[in-house]
Amino acid sequence: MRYSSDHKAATRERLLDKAGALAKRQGFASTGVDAMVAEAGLTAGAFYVHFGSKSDMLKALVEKEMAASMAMFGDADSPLADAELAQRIAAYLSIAHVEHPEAGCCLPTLTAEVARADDGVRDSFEQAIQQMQARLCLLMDGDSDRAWSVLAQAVGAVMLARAMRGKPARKAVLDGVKRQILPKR
Amino acid sequence: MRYSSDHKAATRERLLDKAGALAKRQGFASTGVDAMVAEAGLTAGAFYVHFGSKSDMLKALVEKEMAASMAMFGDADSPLADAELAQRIAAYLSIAHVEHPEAGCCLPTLTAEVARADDGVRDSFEQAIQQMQARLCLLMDGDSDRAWSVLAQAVGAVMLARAMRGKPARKAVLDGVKRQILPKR
DNA sequence: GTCTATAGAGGGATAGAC
DNA sequence: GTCTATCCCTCTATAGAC
Repeated sequence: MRYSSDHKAATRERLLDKAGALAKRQGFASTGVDAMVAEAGLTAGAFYVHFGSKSDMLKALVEKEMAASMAMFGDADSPLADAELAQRIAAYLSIAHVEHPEAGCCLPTLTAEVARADDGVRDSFEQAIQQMQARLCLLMDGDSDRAWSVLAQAVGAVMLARAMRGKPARKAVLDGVKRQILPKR
Repeated sequence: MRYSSDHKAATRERLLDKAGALAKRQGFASTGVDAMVAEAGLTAGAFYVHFGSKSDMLKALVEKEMAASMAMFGDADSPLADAELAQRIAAYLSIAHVEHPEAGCCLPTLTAEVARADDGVRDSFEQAIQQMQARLCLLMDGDSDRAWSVLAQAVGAVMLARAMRGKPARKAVLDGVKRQILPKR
C-alpha cells in the first residue's frame, strides 16, 4: 500500500484532536464535517475513510477526550496527593478554563449533545464517566457521594459561567463553588 | 386590523411554549424554525412576525423558561419552607425529570447553547441566573456559596444523567448528589 | 397575521479519478 | 488515503398573495 497504517492512524488522531477543539468551542452538531477536516488539512472525502459517520466520530471523540481528562488525575498506580487534587479542581474552576473551552474538558460543552446522541455514544460516555467517578472516589477516601457531587458541580459551574456574559458574574459562580468544594482551613 | 393584538400575543406565547418543549428535548440549534412553527399549528412565514430572528427567540425562550423555573421556588413575598425546598430539589434530581426534558428545567439542555449565543442572549441568561441564585440564597439562610453550589450541582447532575444510557447509572449520579445536598438527619 | 414559494447557503454522505 | 465533484436534503430568512 502507498500509505503505511501508521500514517492512517496518525491522521485519524490529528483529525480527532482538531475536531475535538472545534467541537468544544462551537459544539459538535453545529460544526460541519468540512470544517473539521479542513482544520486537519484534509478534504471532506477523507473523513469517511476514518469514520463511518459523523456520529461514529462523536463516540471516538468522547473516548479520547475523556481519557485525556482522566489523565489529569494521575494514573491508577500513582494517585494524586490531596494538595494536587485541590490544585486541579481550582484550575478546572478558573476563568482561563471558562474562556478557553477548546483547550479544556469536553464535559461542559459535549454532555448536552451526548444526551441526544445514539445508544453507542451514550454507552461510551457512561463508561467513561463511571471510570472518572471511581478515580475521584479513590482520591476522596472512598466517599462516593462526594465524588459524584464534585463532578456534577464542576461541570455545571463551568457551563453556567460560560453562558454568562460578564466576567464578574462568571467569577461569582466559579469562586462560590470553589469555596464550597475546597473549604478554607 | 383583522386580528386583535391579544391574538398576536397569545400566538407568540403558544409558539414559545411549543418551541421551548422542542428545544429542551432536541436542543435549540438542531430544531428548525419549521418544526417549531408546525408544533404551534403555523407555517414558517409566521415566525418572523413574532421574532426578528431565531436568535431573538432564544432570548425570549430563556427569559420565559427561567421565569417558570423561578416560580417553582415561590415568589419573593412568601418564601418556601425548608421541607418544601428539599422536596423541590428531590424532584429536580429525579428520574422523571431526566426522562422528560421537555417538561422540565431549560438549564441542562440550553445552557451549553447559550454559551455560544450572542451577547443579548447571554445578558438575559446572566440576569436570570443571578435572580435564581439570589432566591436560592434567601432560602438557604444567606449562604451565597451554597446557593451557587446547589445550582451548579443540580444542573450538572441532570445533564450528566441524561447523557448516560442505563437507568442504574443515572440513579447513581442523581442519588449521590441528592444525598450530598440533602443529608439525612 | 398567516400562507405559499423560493432564494441562497450549508449540511452529511457517496463516486470515481489519482 | 486523499481529492474533486456532486447529490439531495435541511436550514434561515424574505417576498408577495390573501
